[in-house]
Amino acid sequence: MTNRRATIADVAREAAVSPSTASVVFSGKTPVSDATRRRVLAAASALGYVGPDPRAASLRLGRSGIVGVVVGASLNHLFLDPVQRLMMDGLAEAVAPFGAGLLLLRTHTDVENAPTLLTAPVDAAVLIGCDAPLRESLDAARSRGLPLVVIEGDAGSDVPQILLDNRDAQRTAAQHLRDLGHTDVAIVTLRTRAEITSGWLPSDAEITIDVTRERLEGARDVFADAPALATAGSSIDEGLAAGRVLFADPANRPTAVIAQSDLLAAGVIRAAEEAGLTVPLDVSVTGFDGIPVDGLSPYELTTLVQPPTDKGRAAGEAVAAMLEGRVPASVLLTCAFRPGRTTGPVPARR
Amino acid sequence: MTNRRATIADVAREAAVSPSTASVVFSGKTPVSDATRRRVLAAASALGYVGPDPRAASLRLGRSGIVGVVVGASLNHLFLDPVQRLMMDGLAEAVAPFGAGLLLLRTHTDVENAPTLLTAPVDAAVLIGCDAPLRESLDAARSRGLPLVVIEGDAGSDVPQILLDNRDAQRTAAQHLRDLGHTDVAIVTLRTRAEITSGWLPSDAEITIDVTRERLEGARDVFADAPALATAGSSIDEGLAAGRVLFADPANRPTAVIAQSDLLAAGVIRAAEEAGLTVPLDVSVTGFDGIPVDGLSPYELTTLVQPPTDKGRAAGEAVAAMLEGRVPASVLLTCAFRPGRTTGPVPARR
DNA sequence: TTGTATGCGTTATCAT
DNA sequence: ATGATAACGCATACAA
Repeated sequence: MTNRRATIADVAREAAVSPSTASVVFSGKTPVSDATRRRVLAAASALGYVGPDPRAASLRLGRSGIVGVVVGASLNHLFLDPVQRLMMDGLAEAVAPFGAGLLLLRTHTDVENAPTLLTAPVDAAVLIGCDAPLRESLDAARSRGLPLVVIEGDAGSDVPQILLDNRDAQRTAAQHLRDLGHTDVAIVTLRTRAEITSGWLPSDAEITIDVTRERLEGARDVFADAPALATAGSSIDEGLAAGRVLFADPANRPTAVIAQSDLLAAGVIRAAEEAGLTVPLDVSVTGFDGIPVDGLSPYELTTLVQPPTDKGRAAGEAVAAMLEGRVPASVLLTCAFRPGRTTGPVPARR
Repeated sequence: MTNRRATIADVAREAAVSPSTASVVFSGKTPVSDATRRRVLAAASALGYVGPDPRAASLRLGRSGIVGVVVGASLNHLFLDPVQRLMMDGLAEAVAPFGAGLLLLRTHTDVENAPTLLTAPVDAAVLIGCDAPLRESLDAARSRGLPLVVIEGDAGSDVPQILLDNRDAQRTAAQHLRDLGHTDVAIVTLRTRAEITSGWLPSDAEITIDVTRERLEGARDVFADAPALATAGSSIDEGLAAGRVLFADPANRPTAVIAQSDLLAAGVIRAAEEAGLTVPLDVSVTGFDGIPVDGLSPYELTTLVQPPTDKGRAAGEAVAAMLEGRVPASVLLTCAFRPGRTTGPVPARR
């Protein structure tokens, strides 16, 4: 027994055909007579050859079938958010028909030798979000000339973007609250910058994370002076913590809360319950995302429904387009306002 | 302007050195004089060469730095579970020092042409769980001679396994309930088979998912006849649905519930609240996993704490060992019982 | 329909 | 410390 794996040359020899013929049997790019095909396949299975070596094929074809997805924080953190999970599903689905899969890469890791866009055999890169640490990956992709797509972040005009009408959508929700008579409104925001900094937001706070800034602008378009409380990210527990702050002083609490995500809204609602408040009788709460929140039932959140899977799919299609040499389109996806049962009229004066 | 990307040969020519010398400047495998190194680097930057082409390097080295992770269902579904998220983080962390990253692959997808273990340039494969659909990936990995690790599933004695003492741990929790005097106990299980089938479990039900079967055995070691209600998977909402069933009849409800995951337990607790029951006064609930459940506070779950990150890390180390030609170890990780505030003595007779 | 020849971009070996 | 050369395994252009 040899311990070297069989190559297509071995198969060809065994089948008494040329390497190119054997190759064609596997790739199907050229017609092959049935007889030879059978011979080649028989030889292959005799030698335990299961198909071309992907590594050699990638070099030859100039394509590895791998799309690098650069995520900022830990997977645990990223995938806590259902929006991201669905987005990744859409992305995977859209590149799969091209034989491509997703390689997870992290921007910042203290591990020596960790794989990056510079060292991994990727055909294209997808960046999620676009705060400072991602900048590095952006440069890497550019210097290697990799097709690049950015999701909810601005990387310059040459990179296709997959955007959401965050500001318009959030304004719609705010307007809904105003229509219900609310004037005393608080905003609970997503993370505002790469570093974790939660707490009351100064009115001139610099917000480097686009989605947070845009949604805040939408809310402020209607409630210009609404106080905003920043969280460390989209989770129920962060929303709970924020809600506790908002409802701490019974004499001085908002009648409505605009949360920048459904998870945050779920936490705010929980905090309201804790404080003995009924939603929406005592306080109205709006979310953002419109995804099913595990554990939120029986509430039906008033929220903005975004299409996370479509977002991923759009990114995937942009990648696919670039891989085929077509010109990818930037996409602006829109959110739909979905009234639920967590908003209502302003309660009678306390 | 040429539109072909520069290769290391171009760099070598520009720097007036041999290709091998230029290569060594980037790999650092052999000493190079400072002067030539500088010349090469200068030439590289002049030509916009940012390092060896990973595709060519993979062929030459026989290593792509990619570990295929085969997940069964959608990413959304998989990553709903915090245990899986943390596990993946551990896995990524453990292979990163070897320059390796994780490529997500799905077992069953109806997409034509989707990447698989047979077509993707992976150095090794990690299978998560091991029900029927994974079998296929297992064969693929075997036929390509890929190093293979299975997490919480049995793939035969030649494959290193990363296991948890599910049965022992669950027995400990059950014993805890028995010690508190409970005899009327119900079990809420994880998914029992690849297909989704929830509902009361016949006593002779065939359970193909190992973790579910093992935990059930542990519970049955103490409460041999406890009724078991199967769910479609680990989520708060599934637990909520199960809890509603359990607590539907006030005259005939269990005094304790053994949930096979913390998420399920969280849902059961929510159902108890809904039914007007107080935990642990009216009903005790145990979980399994010991991870922070977003949205469960302020409860402190009585649960079994498993080390999900270690589990991933162990898998990653086994992979790394195999890549280096060392003999990987199977690992049996143990869970620790952590009493919380969701279990208590049997309530006075109703 | 089949075969021949070549190159994809590297890196390891060996000699200098 | 540096250079010449071969090989990694495959897929294609082109000839037959």
